[in-house]
Amino acid sequence: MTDREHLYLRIAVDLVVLTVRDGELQALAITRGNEPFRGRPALPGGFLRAGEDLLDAAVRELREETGVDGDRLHLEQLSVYGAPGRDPRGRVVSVAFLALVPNPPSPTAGSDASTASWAPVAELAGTLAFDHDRILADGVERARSRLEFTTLATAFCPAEFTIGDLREVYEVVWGRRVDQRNFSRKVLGTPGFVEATGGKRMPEVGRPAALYRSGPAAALNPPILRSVEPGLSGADQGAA
Amino acid sequence: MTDREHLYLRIAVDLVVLTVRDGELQALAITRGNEPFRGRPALPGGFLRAGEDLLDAAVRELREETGVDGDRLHLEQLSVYGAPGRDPRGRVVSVAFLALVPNPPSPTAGSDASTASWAPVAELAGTLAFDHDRILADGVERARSRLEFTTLATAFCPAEFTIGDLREVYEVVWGRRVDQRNFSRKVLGTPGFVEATGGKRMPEVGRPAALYRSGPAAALNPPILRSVEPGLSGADQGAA
DNA sequence: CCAAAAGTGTTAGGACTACACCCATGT
DNA sequence: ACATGGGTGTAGTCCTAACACTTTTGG
Repeated sequence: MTDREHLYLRIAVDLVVLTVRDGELQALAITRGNEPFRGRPALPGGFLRAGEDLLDAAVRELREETGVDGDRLHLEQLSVYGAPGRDPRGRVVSVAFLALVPNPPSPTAGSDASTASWAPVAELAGTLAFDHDRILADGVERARSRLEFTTLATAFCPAEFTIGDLREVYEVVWGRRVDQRNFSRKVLGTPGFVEATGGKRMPEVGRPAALYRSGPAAALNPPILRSVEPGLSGADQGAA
Repeated sequence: MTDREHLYLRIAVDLVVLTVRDGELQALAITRGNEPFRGRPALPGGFLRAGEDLLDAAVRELREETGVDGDRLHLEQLSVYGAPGRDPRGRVVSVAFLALVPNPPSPTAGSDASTASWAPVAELAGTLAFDHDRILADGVERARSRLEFTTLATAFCPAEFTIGDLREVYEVVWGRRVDQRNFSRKVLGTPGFVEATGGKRMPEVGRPAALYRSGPAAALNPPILRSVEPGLSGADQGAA
């Protein structure tokens, strides 16, 4: 308990930034320009600065390294990773954050020195530097769980979206088919999940879809459970 | 991004140690012997040491400061607290852990220099040093949530327990009445939640209760939801 | 009129709530 | 026998999965 036993170290803030693009769950990754793990993909992140709160550091890194910014963004603490050997440069404890952002937030826009780019989570898995594979997996699992119990799926959508857009988020994040008809009822029947804007979106062909914006409700009770694991049937042709 | 911007700081590990005693949810607290907050209650904890993993540090602190030890113990990471001004002595980032331990694990036994003692959560709330009120509240909420979705209620019980013991855990942690009859069915009908030991416990008067031990199942599907907020009715006299 | 996507109706089944009721044991 | 707590049966209700079907638009 004497002071010399105390360890001084650096805190890293690492980001799992998820979005739905091209029908896939994608994450932001940088390519490391320095050793260790030079040339390998890694999660965007950086070190905590003096006088800076953890969440502020996450917001700063998000803007600096990825150009993602603004209000339509969900950012939450994920977990802490502090195994002694996780960073070859020395003792670094990493606080991971999970960010959920709308579809085309800015593929790599904003910052120029940045090498951050979107890649499908399925491709990144197993390739990341440090213990970032584990962090990414934890972030994806957290996102999947959030969709069950909260209205956070709207964080993946732009300011105005259709029920179909929202359903696509569920299908992509969960990797499961979601019944369109039951989903409509569930979402529209949950007070405060979404609010109609009154507008409509005209598809190339087909009935126009009503537009909605995110509502004030945060928790989802009852939840939308993803229930059974595989579930890839979903064949159902309407008029016989 | 130059090295001098990097902040070196200390990591504290703080513990929310919960148990069910005397029909109340209680937590371990120490009385601070030094400034700041001298004489005030606080969560047990200490600083991370060189070469030590976060979980190992939590286990060590738990043993050193509280005498709690051994296998019948659940320990999980809770959250990180790193606001710049949270510790008057300087920048300290705290990683909080949640521990759930059986009823009389050792009120303050094991260590002698320790001042850790059990106190009802309701009494501690609002009195703790630093930002520990917040940490305690987060830990309690996590525990309540764990009881809904996992079999962790058994972590509050000794190696052998009755369904009634387990139900008491739910009632105390949630602060809600739980129907004894439906609870039995739910627990016994969930494969792997508990396993019968074959033994029985004889109460002073009344039918003996079968003894169980914790089973292999971890997740609870479907969950046991605490549903509505207040819910303090529960009047129900058996034979009319 | 046809294709395509949005949205509504309906039904069977699972799970929970709320209770009545039976069971096992010491006094 | 009786009090006391353990455990089972059962009906109503809510929610959901599954799927038929209607609506709304552009070609």
